[in-house]
Amino acid sequence: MSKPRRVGNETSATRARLLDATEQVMLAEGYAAVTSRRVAKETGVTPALVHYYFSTIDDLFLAVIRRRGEQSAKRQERALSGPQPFHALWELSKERAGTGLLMEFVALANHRKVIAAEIAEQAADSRKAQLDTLGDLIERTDLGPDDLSPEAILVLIASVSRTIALEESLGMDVGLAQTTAFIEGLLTRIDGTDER
Amino acid sequence: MSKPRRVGNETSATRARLLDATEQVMLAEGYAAVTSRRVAKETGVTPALVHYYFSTIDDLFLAVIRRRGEQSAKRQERALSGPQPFHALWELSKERAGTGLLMEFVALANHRKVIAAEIAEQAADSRKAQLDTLGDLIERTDLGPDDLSPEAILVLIASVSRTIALEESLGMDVGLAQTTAFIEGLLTRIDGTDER
DNA sequence: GTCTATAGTTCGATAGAC
DNA sequence: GTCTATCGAACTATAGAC
Repeated sequence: MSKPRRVGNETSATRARLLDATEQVMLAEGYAAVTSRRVAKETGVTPALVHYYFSTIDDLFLAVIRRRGEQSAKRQERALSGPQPFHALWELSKERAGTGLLMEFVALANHRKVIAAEIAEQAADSRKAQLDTLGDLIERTDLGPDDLSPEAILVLIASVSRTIALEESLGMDVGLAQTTAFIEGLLTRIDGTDER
Repeated sequence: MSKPRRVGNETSATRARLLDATEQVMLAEGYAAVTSRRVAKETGVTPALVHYYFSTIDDLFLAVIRRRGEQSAKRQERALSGPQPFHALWELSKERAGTGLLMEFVALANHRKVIAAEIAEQAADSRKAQLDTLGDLIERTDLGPDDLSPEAILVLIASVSRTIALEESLGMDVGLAQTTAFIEGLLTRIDGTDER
């Protein structure tokens, strides 16, 4: 309704460098360290240029989230279409959680509604895609006496991958190897050891 | 080595009110909103008084974490000594994760070493206590064909409780009920339905 | 597309009065 | 124990020159 006049092009190389710098600062020092001055300094430009591409800091965060979401969706699509989709999803989930960016965005989402909405939409879309592609595969597998629905397995993969990333980053290790073994056992029962 | 002269007493009622206000602000607007001015305003005192009790903002955060850690340890001890320790631990874990404070501290820990150290120590102590009290109980239960060690079960409880809290706060719901059913099925096989 | 300059805020932390 | 007053620094966002 009242966005100022000029806004930088979406395909600009400088814009991409600003997003890179934002991710880097967020990883190293947390979202609170992301300021127009700081991002400008990392990129080698002036603060005013940051505001030229992103009117507000929230716009900058949203752009980072959207870019990563697109990349992540493509990678997941590739993972799910391979010969061992569950193992691939597990590796991808651990990697996604491992960067630490996810936790920063979650914390950000706690008090910025636009960001919470964007993250929730991405996460829901991602799980929907997993379910569409993998749901049948799970139902065809005998998982023993457990109440393990396809949905539950996907939630377990997401949960445990995040916990492992978190606890490892804190230097904890009690139970992580055993939990990994349990999850990978499940995955192998569904994917098979080396089918296809 | 160079901390200024005067520091407020640990038993002060005002000090406790400052900690309360800090938690409240952190929950409502995130850790970045915690400033000496803001906490002072919520408490009805001046910013200088905040610095009288806590020389730096990090000291303030640490005090909040320590206070909650002590409360949490006591509650866990009580939960683990009851008739259905696993169900009690599960409920406690969901509640701990549900407040959102945990995620704020985790994000804070990403770039403040003293805070990361405090959180890691608390989490490790907590899991150690769980393992000491509950380890034997799990080993005496037949959990079927799964590679479910005592450690893994505790990690699953921690993981899933956090995920449920997170995803519910984002408005997601795919798979949460099914995953809860799976976890509670495990707990019941260990605790029994209504023993003792 | 990128810059200089700047107005208007807000913050951490301290000194010192009461 | 609590306050007033303050220094120095950092931040967002905009206007406007180049």
